[in-house]
Amino acid sequence: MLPMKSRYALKALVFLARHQADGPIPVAGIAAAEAIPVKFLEAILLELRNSGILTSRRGPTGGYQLRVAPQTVHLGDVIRNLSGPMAPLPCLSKSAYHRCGECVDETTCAVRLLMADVHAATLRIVDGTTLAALVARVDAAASGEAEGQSQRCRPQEGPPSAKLDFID
Amino acid sequence: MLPMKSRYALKALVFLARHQADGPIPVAGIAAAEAIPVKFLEAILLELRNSGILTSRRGPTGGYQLRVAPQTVHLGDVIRNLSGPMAPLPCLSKSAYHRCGECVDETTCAVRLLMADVHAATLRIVDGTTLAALVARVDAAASGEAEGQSQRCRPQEGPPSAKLDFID
DNA sequence: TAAAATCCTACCGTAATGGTAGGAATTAGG
DNA sequence: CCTAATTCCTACCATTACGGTAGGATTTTA
Ligand code: FES
Ligand code: FES
Repeated sequence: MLPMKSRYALKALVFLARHQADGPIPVAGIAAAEAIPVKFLEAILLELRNSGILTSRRGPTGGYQLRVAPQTVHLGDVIRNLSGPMAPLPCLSKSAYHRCGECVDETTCAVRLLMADVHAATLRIVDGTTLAALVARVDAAASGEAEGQSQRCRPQEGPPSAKLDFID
Repeated sequence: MLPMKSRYALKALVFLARHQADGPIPVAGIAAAEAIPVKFLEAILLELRNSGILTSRRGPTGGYQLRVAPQTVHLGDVIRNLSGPMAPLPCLSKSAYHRCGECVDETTCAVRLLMADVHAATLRIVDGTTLAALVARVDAAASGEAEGQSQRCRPQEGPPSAKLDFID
């Protein structure tokens, strides 16, 4: 499960990307628009600022603003900054690697072989998607409500396995 | 993070797939071979049996055994049975779906649009891989230690993004 | 009948999650 | 210079999930 912290952050960032022109936006405004607990969002945006993605200004007319262009914000970095590494195994994280005590040989570990693929696929998506791209996809989804499969959502047809559509 | 429960389960299943011919194998044997806490593994194998993947026999000469062919065991089902649905968002799980209270419109939710891709990619891997295939990959990794990229591990080259190799 | 195994229930310490409370520091406008 | 709006910072807290452990009941073979 993607933690609330990251979900709220993504929503806030999309919102900020949309209102880039409107100058700094106060936490309360974003929280109201996106139905996020104010004090919690406050803490989140602060972290986002400390990690360099946002700028802030205090006092009246203050608020938060994107520091960099949405095209340069990789969503994976956002998630990582707030919720830590997302590797499904300690031995698969580059930033927080540590050995799996129980595994004798890392190169022939079945669990690792399987999850390495999962992790790679995840990274390709979250790090390959920028904030700008995400905003674009939301727009596409909002307008093209009736069309078939927009953009990259196509299942990428592998061997058709009957059950795959009915579980999780 | 993939829970220990699932990691242990996968290891045990690979072990059992290897020793299919040797008749029922006691928990203690697997636990020793794979460095898994005995009582914990006991509970895991019991669950695996109750979900139909394993057979058990009690008393001396008893133990656990695969009930079905390794080719028919989808790894995704194993993980789900032990650790619940793996959808990164409640609104993405088919088996345990429930609305994300805070999100107004599900079809234009940015978080959902992003994570749907992640989830789909994950499912394609874990449900597309059988126990037999995993055993085969372990064997391949064990023998072909020096060769380049065995089987499906290839990065599937998308747009080369310099940083992707240095994080998580 | 003794030993080896599965089966079952209950418990338990630790850490992460998803917040809340309260206030200090900064800044704009009057 | 005063007030109100805002960010900033620290501390706390309730609930849950995780990773097991303990102890024994039941079944089966030899
Ligand atoms: S799970 Fe990390 S090495 Fe086996
Ligand atoms: S995250 Fe589920 S609908 Fe927005």
